[in-house]
Amino acid sequence: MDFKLLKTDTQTSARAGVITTDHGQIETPIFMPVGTVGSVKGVSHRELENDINAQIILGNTYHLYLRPGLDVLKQAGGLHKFSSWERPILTDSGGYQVFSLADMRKLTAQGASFRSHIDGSPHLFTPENVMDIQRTIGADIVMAFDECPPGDADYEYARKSLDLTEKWLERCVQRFDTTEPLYGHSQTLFPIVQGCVYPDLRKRAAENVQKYNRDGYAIGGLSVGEPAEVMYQMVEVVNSILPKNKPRYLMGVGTPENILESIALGIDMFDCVMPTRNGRNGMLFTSEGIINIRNKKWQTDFSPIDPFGPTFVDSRYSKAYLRHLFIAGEMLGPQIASIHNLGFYLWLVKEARKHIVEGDFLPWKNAMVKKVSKRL
RNA sequence: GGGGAGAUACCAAAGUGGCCAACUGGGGCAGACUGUAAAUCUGCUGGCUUAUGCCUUCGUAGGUUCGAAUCCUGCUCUCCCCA
Repeated sequence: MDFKLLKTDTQTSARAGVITTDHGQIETPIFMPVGTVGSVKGVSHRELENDINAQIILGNTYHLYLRPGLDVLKQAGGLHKFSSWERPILTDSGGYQVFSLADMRKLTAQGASFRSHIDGSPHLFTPENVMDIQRTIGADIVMAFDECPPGDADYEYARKSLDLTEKWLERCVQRFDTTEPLYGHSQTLFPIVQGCVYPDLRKRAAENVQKYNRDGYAIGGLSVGEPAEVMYQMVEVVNSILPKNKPRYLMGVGTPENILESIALGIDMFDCVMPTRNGRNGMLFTSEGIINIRNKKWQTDFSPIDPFGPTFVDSRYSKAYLRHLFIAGEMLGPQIASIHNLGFYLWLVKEARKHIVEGDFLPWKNAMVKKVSKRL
C-alpha cells in the first residue's frame, strides 16, 4: 500500500491524498461504507460502484469468521472473489465486538474468548489467529486486534486496557510479518491507537504504534459514549504525534458534523454504520440537514428527497413517497434511504477534498457543519 | 315469527362490584441509533401545558349501592341459529 499526500490545508490540519492498493486507488479524505458480513446492508454492489462511488468498503473479522466461515472464504478465494467486489476492502479485527459483545466474552492475556451470538458456541480470538483469519478473508487493509473500552472507562481500566492492546499489537505485527497473503494481492496492517479519553494515554499510544512503522494508523475507542468535544481533543492529541506522511483512520465515526470536524483535525479515513443503520430506521442525512422521513410533516411533501443529491434516488423519489414506503414497512424504503445516505457521505468527503485542494476548506467546512447538523 | 349471543377508547380485544382512565395487539404520533447480535429498540396514544391531582368516559335512559365498564329495568342497534 502506498499513500501520497497531495495537499495540506494551511488554516486547518486537513489533508488531501491518495492511497494506492492492489485493488485500486482511494482518494482521501474518504468515507468507507460498512459491510459487516460481506454486504453493505440493503445496497447492491452496482449502486455502491455507480451511484454512491464507494472506493473501499469494510468487512468484519468476527462476523465473517462465524458466517460464512473460513472454509467457505478460502475455497471462494477470499472475500473479494466471494462477494464479487473488486475494489479495496478493509476488515475490522473483531476488536469492536470485544466491546459490543462484552457480556458474551472474557478477556485474558492470551486473547478474547467469545460465545457466538448466533449459536452460543465458544471461540477464542488471539492476536495471532485474528491475523490468520484476516489473511484468509484477504482484505487489503487489516486491523490490529485491540480492546475497545467503553467511553466512561476510568483511568485505571483505560491504562490496563491500553497495556493489553499494546501487547496484542506486538503479537499482531509479529504474526502478520511472518505470514503471507493468500490470494496474490498485498495486504497491510494498521495498528490502533487506544487510551480512552486520557490525553497522556493517547499520547503514549500514538508514540508506541509508530515503532512498527506501518502504512497507516487508526484511532479507535472514540465515539463510544464520550462527548464529541472530548473526541476532538483526543484526535488532536493523537494526530499531533502520528506521522504526517501516513493515512490516519478514525474508526467508527460518525455524523456528517463529526466527519467534517475530524477532517479539519487531519483525519483521512472514516467508517460508520450510521448512514446505513440510521437510514434503515428512517433518518436521512442531507446537505440541508437531518430528516426523519417517518414524520407526518413529510406526508404530502412531493419534492425530491434531495434535489441536488448525487444519487439517482435523490431526484427520482419524493419525500412523501419515501415516507409512505417506511410507514408501509416496504423494504424499498430502507434501501433508498441507505443509498441516499451513503451517496451523501461520499459526496461530502469528496467536496471536502475538493475544498482542501482549492484552499477554501475552512469557511466551507464551517458553513457546512451548520447546515448538516440542522434538524429539518 | 321463534330461540340465542352481543354492544368497551381509532380498530381488534381483555376486564364481569372498589387494586379501572381501563390488560394486550394493531394502527397513529414522537424519540434513540457512531470500527452493525439492529429493516432494531424506546416512549406516548380521553381532556386538563406539570401531576402520588382534578374532570369526562365502557350503546342509551334510568335504578340499586358508600362505590358500577361490571348488578337490575326500559329503549336502540348488531350478529347467529331455526322457520
